[in-house]
Amino acid sequence: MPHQDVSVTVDLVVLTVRDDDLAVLLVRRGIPPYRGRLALPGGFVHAQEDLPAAAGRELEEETGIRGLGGHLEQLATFGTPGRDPRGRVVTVAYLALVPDPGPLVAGSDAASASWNSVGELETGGRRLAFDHSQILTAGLERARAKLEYSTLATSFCPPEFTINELRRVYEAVWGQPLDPRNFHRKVTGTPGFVEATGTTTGRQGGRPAQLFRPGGATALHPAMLRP
Amino acid sequence: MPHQDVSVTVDLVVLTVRDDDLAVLLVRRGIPPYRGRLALPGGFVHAQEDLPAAAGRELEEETGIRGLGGHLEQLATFGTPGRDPRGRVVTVAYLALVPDPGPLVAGSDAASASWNSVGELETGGRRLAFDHSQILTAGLERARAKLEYSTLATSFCPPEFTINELRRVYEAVWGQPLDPRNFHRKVTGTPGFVEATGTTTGRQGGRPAQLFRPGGATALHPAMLRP
DNA sequence: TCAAAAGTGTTGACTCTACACCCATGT
DNA sequence: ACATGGGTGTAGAGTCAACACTTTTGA
Repeated sequence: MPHQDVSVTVDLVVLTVRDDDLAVLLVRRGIPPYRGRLALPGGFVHAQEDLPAAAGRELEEETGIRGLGGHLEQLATFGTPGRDPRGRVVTVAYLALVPDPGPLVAGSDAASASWNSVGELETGGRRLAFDHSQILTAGLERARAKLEYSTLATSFCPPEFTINELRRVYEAVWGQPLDPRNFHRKVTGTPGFVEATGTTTGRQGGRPAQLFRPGGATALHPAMLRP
Repeated sequence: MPHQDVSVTVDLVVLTVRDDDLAVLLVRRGIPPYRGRLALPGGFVHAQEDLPAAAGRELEEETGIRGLGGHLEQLATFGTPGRDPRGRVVTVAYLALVPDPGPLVAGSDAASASWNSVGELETGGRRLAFDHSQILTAGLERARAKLEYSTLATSFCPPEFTINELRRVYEAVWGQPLDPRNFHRKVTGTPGFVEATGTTTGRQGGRPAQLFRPGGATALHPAMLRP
């Protein structure tokens, strides 16, 4: 047979919005190769484990969160020979969009995991370990595109949220301001995007905002247009 | 290490439009498992071979065509344990959109390759070998979605084509008729979608149509809307 | 002259943008 | 009262669907 066995890993692009800023979860490598460099979290797929299960397991190990309004989807597969100096390693990258989980659990693997501003990474031109910069770029592109034609932005929000919080998600991911008035009309006018809870939040010195849950719809027709 | 070595293959969803009908390239399996069943073409990734290179090689082996206006992109990766009864096999599926290449070369691997109407497969509920029905469904979804917001429909056409041929591509992929007048305006009015060659074709008993080449644009803004 | 296919004009419905404006609460 | 943020009304530009209409060829 003209082939050889290879190792298969999953790598995760975990995105969240913290303080109106898009952030990605990165780990600092403690062992060679690329020792001391930042990398995407990930690991080997177990013997009898499905790919989505492996991605979910890694996500839980790194962040402690488990499906609480978050979203996980396959991104792309990278297998260029030489991408890992230790041998032929094919990695299936997954994209996760999660609400801000607060302080990260100081678990075994997650000891070195931290949130990093995507804006700073992109302007600073910082190189990640392996081909992880390329994977991160693919994840950001996918996330930015999907907010246009899906309701996935709610995956970044806690179970209940205001329209303003949802708008700040869009602004953080796209790096562009949106008109609050038109955004409100677009979201509330799209059937199934969000669902009113009936309660309000009287936080700061302003009119209390209605609280919403994610609705049943997943696609957005017509799309939310980028400015 | 909590992992095992696995085999990696590429499988191809090769689509074309023949006689105003969307068709997919399938091979009839000559050996077990699934002997005699229809399957997607594909094969093992070679030792020092990149994934896109493996997909391109398989495409050439099966169809004889080589990048002549066609398009090849990664689709998704499937690795559920047990999807191949011979062992743990992870497959990276690729999607190819190609012009009708005429009769298939009677090459070694391609001896049993043939074009199959997608419409008949979908209505007939015919099951392919392995999880290839699922992969085919993913490829069709991707192709149908991409025609909306990209200029990829030209990948189905020969180097020079008329607006009518391009419209028939859309109609075959979507399975829906489109208004010829509005389609013409949309295509010729989008900068970079198509580029006039200056020549015309005087085939049948009608006014000769202008011939076009693909233009430089890849994205479509605003999108071509499905009826 | 007629059929067939290519291409243009026009109208009403819808959507988006931009911004003026009103509503509800804390201090 | 007034600042602060939540939410609604409205006019102009652009796009799309639908269809009447003109143009250019072969038989």
